Amino acid sequence: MKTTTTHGKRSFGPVSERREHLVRLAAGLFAEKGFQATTVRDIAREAGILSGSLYHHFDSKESIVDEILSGFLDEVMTAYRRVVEAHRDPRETLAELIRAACDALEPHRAAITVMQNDWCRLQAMERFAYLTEAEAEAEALWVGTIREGQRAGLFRADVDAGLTYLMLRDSIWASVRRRRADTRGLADHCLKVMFDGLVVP
Amino acid sequence: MKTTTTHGKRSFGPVSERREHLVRLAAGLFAEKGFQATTVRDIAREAGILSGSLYHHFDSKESIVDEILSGFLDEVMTAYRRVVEAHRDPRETLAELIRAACDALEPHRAAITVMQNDWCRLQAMERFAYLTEAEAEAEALWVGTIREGQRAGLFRADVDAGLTYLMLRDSIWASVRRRRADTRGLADHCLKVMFDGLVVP
Amino acid sequence: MKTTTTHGKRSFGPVSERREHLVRLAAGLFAEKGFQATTVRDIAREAGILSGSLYHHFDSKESIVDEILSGFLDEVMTAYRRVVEAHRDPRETLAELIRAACDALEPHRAAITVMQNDWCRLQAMERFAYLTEAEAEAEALWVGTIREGQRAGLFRADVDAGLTYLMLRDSIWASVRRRRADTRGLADHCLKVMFDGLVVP
Amino acid sequence: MKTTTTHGKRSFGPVSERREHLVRLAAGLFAEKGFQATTVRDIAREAGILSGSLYHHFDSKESIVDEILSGFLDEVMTAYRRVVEAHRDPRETLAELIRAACDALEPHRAAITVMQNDWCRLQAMERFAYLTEAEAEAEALWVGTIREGQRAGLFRADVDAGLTYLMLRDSIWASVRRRRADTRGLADHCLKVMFDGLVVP
DNA sequence: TATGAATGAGGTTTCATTCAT
DNA sequence: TATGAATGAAACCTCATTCAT
Repeated sequence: MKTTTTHGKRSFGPVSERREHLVRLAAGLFAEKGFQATTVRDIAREAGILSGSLYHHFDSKESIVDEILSGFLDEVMTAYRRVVEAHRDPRETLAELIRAACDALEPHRAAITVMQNDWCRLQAMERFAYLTEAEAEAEALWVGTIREGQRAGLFRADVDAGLTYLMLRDSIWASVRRRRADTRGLADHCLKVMFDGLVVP
Repeated sequence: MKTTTTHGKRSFGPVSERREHLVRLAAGLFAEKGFQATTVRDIAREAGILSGSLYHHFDSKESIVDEILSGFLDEVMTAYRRVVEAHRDPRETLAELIRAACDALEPHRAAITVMQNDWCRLQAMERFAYLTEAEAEAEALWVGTIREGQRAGLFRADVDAGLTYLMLRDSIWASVRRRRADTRGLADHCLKVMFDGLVVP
Repeated sequence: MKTTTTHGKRSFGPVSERREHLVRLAAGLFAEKGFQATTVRDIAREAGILSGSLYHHFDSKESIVDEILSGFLDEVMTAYRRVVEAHRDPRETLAELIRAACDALEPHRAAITVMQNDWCRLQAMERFAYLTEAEAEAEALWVGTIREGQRAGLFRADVDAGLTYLMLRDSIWASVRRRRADTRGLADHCLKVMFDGLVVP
Repeated sequence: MKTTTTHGKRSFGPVSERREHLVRLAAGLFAEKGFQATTVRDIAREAGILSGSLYHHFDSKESIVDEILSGFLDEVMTAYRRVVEAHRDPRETLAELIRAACDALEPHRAAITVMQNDWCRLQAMERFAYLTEAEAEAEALWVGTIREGQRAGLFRADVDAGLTYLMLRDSIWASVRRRRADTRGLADHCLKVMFDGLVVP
């Protein structure tokens, strides 16, 4: 996942506008109904063409979702890396990671939906090996930040860094299923509760 | 959700042991691969019979998942109600709610998986109206508890009770996708972080 | 190809009568129009069912042709082996090989048609590796017999044994495309011409 | 088949070099994979253009194969006629026919492949009526030669002339499927075996 | 000439379900 | 209860062909 910038553009040559438009339409449907429940015909109908015509642009339904997923991972991983490489204090870094995750929510509803619903199936496919790689790197970045904060005496040492990462990621990502998406409010809420706790000291 | 005890058992009269065994097999597959990705043939094969034979026990694939979902909701809602009705102090009540949610994780992986993946589709079906009802009641119980704690000055007043409920529920439920299921550890972790925060005071 | 007896029966358990009937219907169509030009719908229509229903018996169109091909090869290779193992004089052995090939013509029109038309494609598929194996063994048996005859001074030493095998096999197999199939007459003709030549001495 | 010279060139006016180049590319693919298995896209890709662009040169895939087939038949039938019209003794004439057939092998792999695989389908199409005509004339020329030889006492009278023609033609044509194409060696072999027999007198 | 987008018919396959035995 | 055969709708995909640019 060093240079993921080209993921998903493998299948066909240059990225045409038409193609990107179709990907966006498909993403809308995937976000709404899920990957499996969205048929190729659904996508085509949304675009006002016939299902067979989609295959002028993509070689399979999979390659559409591939494009969506890799686009998401490219973006979010780049954001994570940039945050961590800024070398601020761990508190601020974790806060920025949370904000980056929340910022990715709206533009990448489809990708996040698919990753939650179809993780098992995708993970088993060679084509989507990059999902596992990206997940590993993301975990490393988040957990690394948390551990650093613990070593610096900023974060409590008696909490499991891995579980904390999962808790944060899951509660952020799960919100993709909800319509009312005040992502900034979500980030603030996460920070408030996770950092200082619910209980009045 | 007063009398959900009979949900999903409508289809056929007496609850045979064979039937329950089949439901458990189906649940295993749903938990592993999801509802849509599990075919009726998969379930039958797991039971060592042919797919047609399943229809002596259930009138549809839906009625199997209905049984699984209603079983889960009966149990978890009963637990929630019992916790709240005990009228302890809100801190302890919320802690018990979290523990109840975590305790439901292992025995109801299938139901929770399905509720996360297929919520939209199910919600739109009259047959599964009870899902929405249960969800509303659950939210009421959790949010009520949190608000009570805020009024009592135990919980910080500047956090959104609804978001907090979702954050807790989602991070607990999302863990159903993971194999390593130390549910007790998960509950403890939630409590530690959510109550007292990650940051060293 | 030692124990090819079970080729093609892999896909589904016991060989049902219905299944064999369907294979025979498919074989008729393959012999008439070729494998590619015969659609699954064609086969189903011939059987008076719908195309999807075929998949109760076979897991793919390929597995039907697999059954046809392996049935043919099992039979013809067994025949070839038996002929060679009888250790008669090479003249008589070669004559019997020719007769065995001609005898296989009528009952295995489909298999021979497919092997001629689709050899390249099939050969490239792992599943049909046994085709190449069988062909190699067949060649070994025929060429071995011819060479033995040459060493014994019965056959002219100045003819290429490999080419002779191919010439015989091809002219016999090609006749599968013709309707008027006097296979015994064909065998006799081959023997007459190939053994003693066309020219009056 | 008097004036087959213009077959297949009907569709578009002047025979451009580009067009002939495309036919040759298509022929290469047909020879390799067969007519049906070669898609219009395959041909276009080989030519470095898009499939739609092919239709500026040909009005259909059929018209490409038409051109290939008629080119082959024009050439081979002309050769056969010339050989027969030379009025040499039947032995020499038959030998020359065999040589002519073998000489056509390499330059016309595609046509011969198609004629073997798709004979039935093509024969049923009005457009390809000339195939049947050519075949009838070819048979007449070969069988006539053989019969003349029999009447002259040069060829054995007890062999079926028709079957002999088919045997020769099939064993020659079938070799088109093989890569190692020593066509001169093939002709010599045919002559040696067919004329004088395999058996040492 | 060539492109790029689309068509439309038809291909193989999947799958929940039905039903006579 | 279970089987085995079938249904029928719908899934993904292919491909020769058309046509405006």
